[in-house]
Amino acid sequence: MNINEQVEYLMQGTEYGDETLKKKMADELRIRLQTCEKEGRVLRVYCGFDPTKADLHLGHTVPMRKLRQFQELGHDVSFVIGNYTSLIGDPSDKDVLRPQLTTDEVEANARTYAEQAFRILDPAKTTIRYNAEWLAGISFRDLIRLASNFTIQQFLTRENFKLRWEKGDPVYLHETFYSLMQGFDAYTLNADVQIGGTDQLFNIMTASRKIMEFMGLQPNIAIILGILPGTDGVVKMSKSLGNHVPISTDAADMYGKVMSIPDFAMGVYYRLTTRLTPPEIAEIEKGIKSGDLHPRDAKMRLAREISAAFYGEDEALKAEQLFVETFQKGAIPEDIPVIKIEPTTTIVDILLSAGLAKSKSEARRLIDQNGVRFEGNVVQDPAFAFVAEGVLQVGKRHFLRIVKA
RNA sequence: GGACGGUUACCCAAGUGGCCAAAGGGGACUGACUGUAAAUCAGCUGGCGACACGCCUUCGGAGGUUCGAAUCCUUCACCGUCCA
Repeated sequence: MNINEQVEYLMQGTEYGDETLKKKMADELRIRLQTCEKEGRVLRVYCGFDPTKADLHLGHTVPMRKLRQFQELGHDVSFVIGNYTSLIGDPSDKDVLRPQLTTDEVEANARTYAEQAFRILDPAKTTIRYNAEWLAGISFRDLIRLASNFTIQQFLTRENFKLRWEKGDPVYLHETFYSLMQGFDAYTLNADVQIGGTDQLFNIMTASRKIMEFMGLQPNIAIILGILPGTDGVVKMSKSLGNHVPISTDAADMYGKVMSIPDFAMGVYYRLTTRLTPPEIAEIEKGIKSGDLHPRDAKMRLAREISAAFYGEDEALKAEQLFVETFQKGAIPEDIPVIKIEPTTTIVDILLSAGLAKSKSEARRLIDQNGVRFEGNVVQDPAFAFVAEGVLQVGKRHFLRIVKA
């Protein structure tokens, strides 16, 4: 790729909420790439991750994907684990205070984080850093110096603080330190580029750039990525909203979850979670628009791309076959759990012991709602006992093979 | 330190002595429709049961008043706002 193509590729999926700013960053990036080329060095790129939770979803991997793109173009990538910053909890993405974590929690989460990140990043080309390394030793005097670059007003005009301020909710003093610490990260790493989500705009654009300049460095370029919506296609992906695609699952589940996103969300997903380049994505979008490409096929490609990134080509293809068989053809998948039961066991007990229902009441409810099928026929009697072996289906997606004990 | 407000089911939130297993919304789940969806419509969402109106557990914790408490009182815990 030439430099202009690189800029286009690297800026893909970014969201600055302001076209002028986006253009400014793209220009800076172009210039920095040119400078580096002249100097015969590569860009120093980093993204910080706060190990506040252990199980990641697709949304968390968006900045990792971007790091990967930089890696592919030969740049130097640092994966910074915010084991020190997460002791504070970044207030950026919330309108409420984040819980502070203990060192043990952070450490445990950090381990899983790195593990999951290496499904996307090339371990050989990634430097892992922990920001406690340089933040733990910072003195009060340093902190005052850093803090003197900011005004209370700057923080108060930030959307998330502003909202809380207006609602009369507390805004803690220590929450403002977060931005300073992040700026110090960027300074320590002497970063050319820093990646983050839209919630990081202030931390990267204002705090980090200010601090770097103050400390006599060239400010880093901000790559601000858009928010990945959840499987509903609208609201930010989050586990607590139940619209997430977990990373630690299996290819079939991931494939199925991606297929469940609404059509209109495909574009964002392609841009934020796949390795496809801008021209390739444009091609797909053109195809859908003109009717040459069925939206379903475009989504299947998306689901394949994503599950392959985490589980490999083979698993992704298997997941696709399974999906076609089960949902498009309505067949029973081959690889389904088997349960051995006594012939007199009732259906309610089976659902319960197989974990397909959390309680007997729930099992009965499923039966009431015609959600349970045995050998293709809807089961209506909750007292139905099995005299024959066969396949039990619950809802659309859960299957169980029943075998006599 | 003082004044006031809060703590309800997965989440938000109504309920201020019986008709409360607890309104409403969101989410999850099931059914119809479909391209697998989304949107839409319908159902459903504490547990148990001899399963249409029965029993048990739940409204921050513990005690109490009452025939009867999510609702009143005492106390403890936590959270918040304001004044100092």
